[in-house]
Amino acid sequence: MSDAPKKKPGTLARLPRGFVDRDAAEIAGVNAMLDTIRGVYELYGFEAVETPAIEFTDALGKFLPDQDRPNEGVFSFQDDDEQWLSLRYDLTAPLARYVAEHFDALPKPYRSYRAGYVFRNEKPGPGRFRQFMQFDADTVGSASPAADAEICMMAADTMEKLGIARGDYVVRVNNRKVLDGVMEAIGLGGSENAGRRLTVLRAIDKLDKFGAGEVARLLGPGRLDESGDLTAGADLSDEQIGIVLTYVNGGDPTTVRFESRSRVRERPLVEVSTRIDEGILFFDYGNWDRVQRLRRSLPENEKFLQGLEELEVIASLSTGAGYSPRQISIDPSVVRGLEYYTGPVYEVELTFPVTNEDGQVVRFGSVAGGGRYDGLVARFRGEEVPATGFSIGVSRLAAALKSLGKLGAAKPIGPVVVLVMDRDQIAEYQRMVSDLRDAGIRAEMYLGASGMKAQMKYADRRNAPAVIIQGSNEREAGEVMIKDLVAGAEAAKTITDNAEWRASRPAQFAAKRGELVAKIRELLAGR
RNA sequence: GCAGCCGUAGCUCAGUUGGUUAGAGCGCCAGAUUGUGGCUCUGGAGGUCCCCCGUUCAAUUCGGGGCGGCUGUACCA
Repeated sequence: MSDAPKKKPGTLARLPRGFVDRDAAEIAGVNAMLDTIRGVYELYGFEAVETPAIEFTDALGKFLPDQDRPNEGVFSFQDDDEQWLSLRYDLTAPLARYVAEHFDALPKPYRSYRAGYVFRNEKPGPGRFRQFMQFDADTVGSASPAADAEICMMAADTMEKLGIARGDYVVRVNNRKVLDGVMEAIGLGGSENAGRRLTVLRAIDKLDKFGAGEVARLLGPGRLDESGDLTAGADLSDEQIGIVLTYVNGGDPTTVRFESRSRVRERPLVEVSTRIDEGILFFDYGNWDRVQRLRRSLPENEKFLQGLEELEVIASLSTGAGYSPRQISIDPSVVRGLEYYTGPVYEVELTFPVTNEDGQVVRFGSVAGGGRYDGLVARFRGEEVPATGFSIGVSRLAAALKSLGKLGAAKPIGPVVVLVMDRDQIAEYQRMVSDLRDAGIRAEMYLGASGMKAQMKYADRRNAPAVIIQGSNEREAGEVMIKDLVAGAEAAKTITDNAEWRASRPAQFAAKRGELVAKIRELLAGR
């Protein structure tokens, strides 16, 4: 005997966490955004390229050390020949594979861009998903800092083309060689110190979040978080901490301030000026001055100076091209991607405050970033191939644009809906739909057997600009009734009385059947 | 990964000191209105009270475990 029938089917309609569906409005908004970005990149001479979502795991370089299993953060599976395949987790590693595979056929330097979904198998959070879109641009085959400068300028142009005002974003630039020089200066050079170096870099990276005081703890004994957990520190001496903090402060030991940088940044950036604030003298330098200042802080360190030379090139090129330090800013506290970057690194940060649903003021922070990775292609070819590139987090940026009102959150205009008044006339209704479609007008016949009221509600919900009504009265007169839903909604706002509402027929008019297309076109043109 | 909070209708949430039939608002469907979107009124549909185990005569309620969500922290190619 079977059990009583279950009320619900066994399969739950649900999505794994970290994945989202996208509706028509969001797709339209993001597509417009992608078009804008693409336009800027094309203008800079970058060309499109696309690679698949799946690669051999070893091509992505993500096997766990000393194991034959892929990194757990990567979605991986075995092909029927038992080779490991993975979903790409960024667009850079696949590009390196592409360039290595087609090296001889590509022009050098090779400028390319592409957009696509990437996948990360890790805990999602607000604004963090397991599938999300990136938009990358890379220049392969040029070791010149000019290539890095070009990408920084392109990043700035992109933000402004997307409607983000100057001053609401900043492209912050640093150089891994400079950071490496600082590590050497505090005695953390050499491979035996790789672990502590990482701790120090991570601490510097937290400057944004915690401020210099907490960073000092992370550089020293460690830091207690809210729950009382201790985050282990780098165990540096006070002297070493002083060197690091002086460095991230731009090389000026007299204005080291142990406070949250988000507060500091609220002060307007002024080019080469001084000001007195809370009794302390502040300097802010143009990019070139910042580099000179830094240069004096560790004058003996070769790697440090070499990195600064590259930053100086970027500073003078961007200044020469008319970009101010408000747009492209040399900033010694930028760390970024701890693994494969070898030279200039940069990130785009949004600086305007946003009030979230809970009424809290938050910042979007970094929405794009990148840097030079001269070693990535070498994994495939043996020889080093210089490359630099950067990546926009499309979903994050889209959320930011939405809060600025720069991303069309409006529901897309729906099709003209032809109501079905008499079931035996659907051939004629279908004919009207075809006429409209032939004229390039989105249109559909109502599908279903509901009453007229339900059909109107449907049209309303579809955001239809108009409905077409033909009952027996209109048919006998050889006419159709065209109702302008947008104008009708407008007119209805003044009607409060039910009888009046029912009696009135706002914003609708009769037209000869033969003039249907022309009248609809006219109506739509008025939008 | 670690810590804290949370899980009742499509949504936002009440409620049950463990006891017949678990509620509201919004939303949805229908009618009032031969063929007109809103408002109003009336009616209707919709729930394994997250899952499993335990305690109990009895668990949506108490305990344990799991799963899921949120927040902080860690990590982030």
